[in-house]
Amino acid sequence: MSTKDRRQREMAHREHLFLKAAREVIQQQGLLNLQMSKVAERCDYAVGTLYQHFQSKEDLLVALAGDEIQERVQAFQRVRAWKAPTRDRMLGFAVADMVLAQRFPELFRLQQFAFTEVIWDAAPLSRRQASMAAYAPLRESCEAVVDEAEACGDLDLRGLNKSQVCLAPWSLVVGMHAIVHNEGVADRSTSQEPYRLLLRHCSALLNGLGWRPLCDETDHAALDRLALTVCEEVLHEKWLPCLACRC
Amino acid sequence: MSTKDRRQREMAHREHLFLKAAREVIQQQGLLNLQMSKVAERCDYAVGTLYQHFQSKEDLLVALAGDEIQERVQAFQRVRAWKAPTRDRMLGFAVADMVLAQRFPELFRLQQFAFTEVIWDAAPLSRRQASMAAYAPLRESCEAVVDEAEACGDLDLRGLNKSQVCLAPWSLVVGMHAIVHNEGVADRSTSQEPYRLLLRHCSALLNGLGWRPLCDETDHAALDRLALTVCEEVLHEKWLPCLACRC
DNA sequence: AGGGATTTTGAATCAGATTCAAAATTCGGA
DNA sequence: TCCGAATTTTGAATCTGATTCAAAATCCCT
Repeated sequence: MSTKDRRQREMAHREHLFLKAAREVIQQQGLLNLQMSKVAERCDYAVGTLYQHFQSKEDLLVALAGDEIQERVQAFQRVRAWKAPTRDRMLGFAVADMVLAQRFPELFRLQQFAFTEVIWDAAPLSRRQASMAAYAPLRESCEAVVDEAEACGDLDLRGLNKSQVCLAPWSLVVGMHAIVHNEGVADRSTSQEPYRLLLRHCSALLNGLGWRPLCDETDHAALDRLALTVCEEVLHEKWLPCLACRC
Repeated sequence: MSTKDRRQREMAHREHLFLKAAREVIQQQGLLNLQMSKVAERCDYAVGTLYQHFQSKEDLLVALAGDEIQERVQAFQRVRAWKAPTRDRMLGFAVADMVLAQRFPELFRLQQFAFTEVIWDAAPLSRRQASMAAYAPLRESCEAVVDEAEACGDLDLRGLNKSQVCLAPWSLVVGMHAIVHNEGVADRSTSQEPYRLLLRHCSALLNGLGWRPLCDETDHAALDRLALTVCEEVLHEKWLPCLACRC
């Protein structure tokens, strides 16, 4: 039945509209000022229609977090497919993450918020599952590189599974984001260049995990070169000089 | 003027009352159901009185996060003063963190929430500063151990300052919390024992940072022994068998 | 074109945070 | 001890913004 199909398509299209509008409101006015009525109005729909798509504000937030992931998924897939040593690619994930965090800081904070118990638990199960599913490819990309690394002898898993290995750099990245975004926890004077530092620590961690070739993580120049390469050649993003600092 | 003093004291006392009540509401009914009126009622005060202490709900939340830190500060100070190699103490911080996270999971989530842009930015500056200040001793404890490690030759800073070094394990811990608390990001089957894994990764990270004596991070028995020791002898906490799993 | 089904609308409702004028209490002095 | 000014407490009223739902509009099929 083609009528139904069209409806379906229109529905999907409008859902996109709403998500885009919500994103815009957040970017322009901050997460703090996101209101359901603003989102609806911006699309020239009534609030009620918005509620046809999202059961609640929390639902919308979680949907947004899941949707926003897609860009990251693509970036991660590029890194995964990059012709480079497994170790560089693993670091590349961190670079990708930080580049995107830099480009869409508001949306990055949104994520932090959406994963908060208060929001997450208030969203309907189906939505949570959908958002979780949207995350899966990220993990897959990471795990694929771990697999390769093991296969080509760059890495011994030493009793862990690939997923557990991934958790290490992943935690480091997530933690660093959380800390940096709350400017102050690590005081400003302390780490002027948190992301450069993150890369260095990641490198140290990979050394600790025995990921060959072991590198000198104090070689800033090499890390900067890697970041630049990933950014421009793999992600095709403009290099943000800011990446090195916190401006 | 002693009248004023008394007032001051009463004020402080009541602030504690309110904070305690808020904590209880959160533990019993979840962060989701925290309402200003409930907190006031539980203390037999009118809402207006509560608002004499906290400008807004966000203010209360941030205050709570700052207050809740104290327990952690004490734990960290114990670990810092523990007679053990610097490396063990650094891992000890992670153990302390996870023990407390296990004991007060609700309050741990509160923290995550309070540091969210939406909440944090809505709290008055003075409160944010106070909460930040409450965190400072945590950092100091960590940094003190780094200092000692450097002094006794366990660690070369290799161009970093102590604060930057601390950021590495700290990020790992924060990130792991964030991931584990959102059960699902790392799928359940993947890491049955996230905290044991965390400790192993921390150990690997310290190896990567060149923190002597370098250890075999795959030696589970040793890590478990360390965790148990920190828990019982340093923190005087009962050992929670659950710590090793995710029940 | 007609009329039942579906969708959209937005004013009304509801929840809960926040305010503030009135009531209560405290305080210092007579 | 009593009085009136100053301070504090109170909680009903207000306000904000999410959510609902009955009516209006639109769609779809015959």
